[in-house]
This record gives sequence, C-alpha cells and structure tokens, in this order.
Amino acid sequence: MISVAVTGPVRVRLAPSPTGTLHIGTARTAVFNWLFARRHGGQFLLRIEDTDKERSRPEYTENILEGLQWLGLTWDGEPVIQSERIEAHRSAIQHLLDSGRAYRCYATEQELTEMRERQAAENRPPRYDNRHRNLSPEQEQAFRAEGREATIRFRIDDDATITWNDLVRGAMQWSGADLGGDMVIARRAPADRIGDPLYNLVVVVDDAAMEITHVIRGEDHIANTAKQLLLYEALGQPLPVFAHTPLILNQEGRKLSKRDGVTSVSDFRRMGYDPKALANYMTLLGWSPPEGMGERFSLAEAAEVFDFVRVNRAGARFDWDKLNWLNGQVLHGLDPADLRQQLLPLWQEKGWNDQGGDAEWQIELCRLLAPSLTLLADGIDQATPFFETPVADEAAQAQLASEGARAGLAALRQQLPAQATELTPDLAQALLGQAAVDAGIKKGVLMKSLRAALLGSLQGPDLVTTWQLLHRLGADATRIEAAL
RNA sequence: GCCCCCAUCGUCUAGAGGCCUAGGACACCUCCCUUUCACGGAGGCGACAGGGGUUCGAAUCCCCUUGGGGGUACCA
Repeated sequence: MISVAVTGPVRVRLAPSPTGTLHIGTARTAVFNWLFARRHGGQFLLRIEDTDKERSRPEYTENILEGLQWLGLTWDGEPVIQSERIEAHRSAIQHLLDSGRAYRCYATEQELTEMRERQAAENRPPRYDNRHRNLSPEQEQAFRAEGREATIRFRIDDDATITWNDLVRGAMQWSGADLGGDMVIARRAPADRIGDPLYNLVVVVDDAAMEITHVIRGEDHIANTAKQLLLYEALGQPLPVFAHTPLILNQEGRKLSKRDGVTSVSDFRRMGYDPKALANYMTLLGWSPPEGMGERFSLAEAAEVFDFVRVNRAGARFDWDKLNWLNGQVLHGLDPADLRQQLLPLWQEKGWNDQGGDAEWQIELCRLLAPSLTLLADGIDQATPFFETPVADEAAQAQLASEGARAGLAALRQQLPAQATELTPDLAQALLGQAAVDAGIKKGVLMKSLRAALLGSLQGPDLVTTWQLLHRLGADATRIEAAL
C-alpha cells in the first residue's frame, strides 16, 4: 500500500522452476509482473530456474512457455536458462569465500539431524548453530583428513536487522536471528570444490546480472527476501525493489497447491477456458481496477492503470463460479464467426465434417448457441443434436407419447415445406399454428413435442431457430418421421 | 514451537477519519422477457471478528485478544 515513484527503466522477471506444469499461482505472479512492466514501458524477462537437476524436466519448460504465450503474457528477449550460468554462480560463491562472508561447513547430515532433534526436544526453533563458522585451519584440516565433504554457508549475523520497503506491504523488517543460522549456498561436495549453488544465491546473482529492478513474487518468498538482501549487500550489488503479492488460496483458505486438483494453466485450457477470461480472473484475484473500470478487461487495458497501491494484502480464495461467469461473458461476446473458428477443430475431433451445413449454417448455429455457453466445450455438447441424430431422453419420450403429440406432429409433417423452401420465423409460426388447429391440440403442446422430436430433449435453444437450421439440412422431416 | 504477514457480505472486493443507512461483482432468491433452458433486465438476501483506546466523529489510526495464512531445507 506504499506508493513508490518508479524512476528509470523497469526490468522485472518471472523465474519459474520447471519441476511441474505452469501453476496458476505462478501464472498470476506472471500477470502482475507483466502488468507492471507494460505499465511502465519496461521489460518482462523470463528465467528458467532449472538448478534442481533431480526434478527439472524440459517438457515442463515447454509447458510453462506455452502457457504464458497462451495467456498473452509475452516476454522480452530469450529466456535465461539458469543452469547455463553456473560459472557465474560459482565465482560469486568464491568471492564470498574470499571475502570471508562464506565458509565451509563440514557437519554431516547426521550431525545436523541430531542437532535439530535436540532443538525440537528442547522446544526451540530449528536452526543451524553456526558450529563451523570459525573453524581454525587445524580443525578444518582434521575434517578434511577424515575425508569429510563440505557445504558452503553464508554468514548471517544474529544481530543484523534487515529492512525494506515492500511495494505492497510497506515497511518490512526482519531480524537476522530469525533466519535459521548461516545458510547453505552450495551443496555438499568434496572440500576442495564448490558444490551446486543453491536457490537464494543463484537468484541474487542472476537478478543482479539481469539488472532486475523490481522483484515481484508471492508472499511465500518474504523470508527469502531477507536472506537475499544480505546476499546483495555482500556481493556489492544494487538492491531491487520488492513486491510480495498475496497468495491464491483454495476453498479451505490454504495456499493453492497441486493437490487441489486443477491448478495448471494447461488444465484450464484443456477444460475449455478462454485465456482472456483466465487472465482477467487472475488479475482480479488480489488487484482491483480503479473506480469505473468494471471487472471485465483485457490485460492490455489493465496494464494502462496497473498499480501496486491497488494490490490487496490478504490472500484470495479461488472461486470457480466467478471464473465460469467471466468465461461465459467472453464467449457470449464473441462474434459468431470467431466462435465457429474456435469450435471447428473441436467439432472435427468429433468427426463432424459433412453432417452439418456450410460455413454460414455453422455461423448461425454459433449465434444460436453462444448465449448458453460457459465453457468452449459446451459448444460441443450443445451442438451435438445439430450434427448427430439425437436419442430422445426420458422426458422427451414421455412428451412424444403424451396426448395429442403424435397427431400434432403428423399434422405438421403434412405441411412441412420442401427443404429448399426457406423456413422463415413467420412461416414456422404459421405452420405451428395451423398444425395445432388441425390436430386439435394446443400450440404449446405441439411446440414441446416438436422440440422433443427435433432435439430429443425438452430443453434447448430457441425452437424456431433450431427448426430453421435443421430444416436447411432436411433433418426436420426425418426426425419428425422418426418420432412418429 | 519460533518468526513474519493478514482480517469488510458465502466468495472476490470498494473504502486513505465525516461522503457509509458500508458501494460493486460472483453465487443464491423473486419477478420480467421467453409457450423450454440459457442469455438479458429489474429487485431482494447478505459483511466492517471481539474488546479497549485516540478523536467532536473510527470500517478507516493505536493496543490487546481471537481467528486465518505463510515461512522455518544441502527444493525452488
């Protein structure tokens, strides 16, 4: 909620780790970064954090890039691949070693586990006790002689006070004593080498190298920020501005995780969500548009007014209802021809090629169906009776078997115009009226029966338009006959 | 446990001490439109977690309580 004037060129980044598909939380972070960059005419960069060799996979990188593109979150330049920068990371660590800000720790995993168990037993917070911070050369030699490997730790003074001005949370303060002791910046390795550099170190080295001016990420990174600030200082790098955004929460109010079912952008895509609706919704989760803007907007529109002053501090629960509504709004607003373009591949997957009418007919079908769509996939289900001969459901069967239904449909069949004759709404109404009179039933009963015969269901889009479309295929006659 | 953060309708939120009888959106309910469903339109239900301060005046500022969340790795 703090207002900070932005001076100079803005450079932000998204730094996903390819250990899974593009998560909705990561995507929302991407949205905020993108919005901020565009708002200030800055650059939105990408860095793939693939230093966890065990869990990183190229297909995930692919999925992440695809997802961002699909959402319209275009990035500037080529993505930086973190694993390719290992030499820079190692030399930064060497620098820290040389300047005495980092040291080798020979504690074994077992020793550390015992230490933590003791701390837990004494009801104290788990933390590294800095036991190897000031090893004498002799002690160090002894450990090496034992053949012990070493991690490299960065000194964190207990009495350090770390402060920063967070773009969304205002003045932040963290005590060095609450950072868990000297932190490991390189994995265990033979004592004469530098092991794999770890997260907090590489982030700082890379953000500095990429000249990132604003680090915008989820609030689950707040403690990392305190550690990283210390690293910036030790490395003599200029500090970026930080912004910690609220998290996206699940129904229970906890941080949304993979275990909450659908959380991947690719999942939403597969389910038939529109990227504009998803992006719109993610933006609304934690940010509110200025007065008078309304809740429906494109990323570009949001970028014109985006400001961290309007980013909320509390986490936001994910709400399917609202997303669905937004998606429906996008679909309803689509030009029928555009909708057809989107639906065509899905229809073709169903094997619908020649069963339907021509392009114009398909566009009319889209115009008819559009208002009832929530997901794009609804455009398959609801189009089915227009491409395939429907099987009457129970209610439709009951309707067709009811008093006067047959007579009405038979009368209508008698008067059905030739397929080539256009069935205008007026003509349709007139035919309906006449057939009802002929059969001695109410027009409403006939209409209900006609719907049952045509769609195999008592519910569906506007009857006259439906009939009109099917008439052009000549399907009205066959379906009425089948019903009889 | 410890550290940090957060707290307005069921949900997302507006709210920068008087514009607040707290506004909007989703959801829900009613009605209208429609001889169906949906869309659309009009209404309705519905919240400042609690307690203390400060102030002429508090949803807004301060403190405490309660509740919720995040973090506490040789993951990122």
